[in-house]
Amino acid sequence: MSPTPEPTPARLRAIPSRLLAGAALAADRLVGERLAAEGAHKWHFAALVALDEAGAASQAELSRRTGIYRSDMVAVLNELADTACIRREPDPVDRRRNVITLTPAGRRRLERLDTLIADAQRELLAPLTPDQADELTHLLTVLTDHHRPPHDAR
Amino acid sequence: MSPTPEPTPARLRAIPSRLLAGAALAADRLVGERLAAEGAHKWHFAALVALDEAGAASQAELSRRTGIYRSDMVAVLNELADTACIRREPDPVDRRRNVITLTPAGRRRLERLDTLIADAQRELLAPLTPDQADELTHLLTVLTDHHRPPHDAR
DNA sequence: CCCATCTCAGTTTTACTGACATAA
DNA sequence: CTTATGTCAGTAAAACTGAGATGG
Repeated sequence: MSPTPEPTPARLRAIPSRLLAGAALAADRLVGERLAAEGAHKWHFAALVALDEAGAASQAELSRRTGIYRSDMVAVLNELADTACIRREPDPVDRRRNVITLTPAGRRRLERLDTLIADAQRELLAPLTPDQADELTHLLTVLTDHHRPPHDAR
Repeated sequence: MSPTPEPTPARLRAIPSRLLAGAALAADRLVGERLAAEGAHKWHFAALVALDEAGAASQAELSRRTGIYRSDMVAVLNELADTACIRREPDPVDRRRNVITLTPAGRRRLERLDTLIADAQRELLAPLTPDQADELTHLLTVLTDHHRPPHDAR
């Protein structure tokens, strides 16, 4: 005799921006849980990848590569330095800058986080066929490339 | 002689959870800007749609329909009541509840917000073909249906 | 003088939690 | 006695802003 709990209206469920918000939330939750199991955050991963992919860089340069604001990058690098994943040394050429270098421990850390991230992506995309997952990735790439973020990364 | 600003590493750009976060951010920004031009929020729209689609309801019922937490619903309904878009009356049948009813002004408001939302969706999906937009919506629906939110809506 | 870098402190927004009074 | 409802207060994380100190 319950008054029939009405489901979410179709008109709301069909709105792409709402779907994106929901999917992004679920995705971030999955990734966050996996990384939290190792005491890591997604920014740690992003910074480590950026260092591994394109080599040592200043903090501002890392901000631009990862999309992390350079004001937030400070804390991320503090934590990575505390666990000896990176070294942070003054740049002799431009003394405003720090040169951030990936350490061997950082590279091992990255490998570990890489598998955690990959696991999370697999779980996220589990309800899709491989073709669908590829298509989704492609469509999202087109969207995000078109609507580029403000991305001062100040 | 700028040191060639390195782009975001391909390994980061290819990660679905990152793409989802970026696309959701852009989408929310678009929707937010459009609605802000009329002094509205996306929750106002969601609540109005839920009322229009399934009829008058209690606040808790509206929470379940929209995904807005019932603690946050209070403020949303306060604002909608301030602009006479809804009426909020005690339920004679169950005196814990309020019966929320859409007013004619609320219906007009909804019509206006509806076109703003539609505009934002069109702009969001502009870089895609109609077929691609449909496919994206479908894939996102599968994803969000599979990974259902905690959604106590308390 | 202007601009970039690193840092810190702070705001805003969103999702979410806890608790309380009332009533079924 | 347990549960649902409306309400309020408050937390946590993320994105973002402003400004100060140092240096190019």
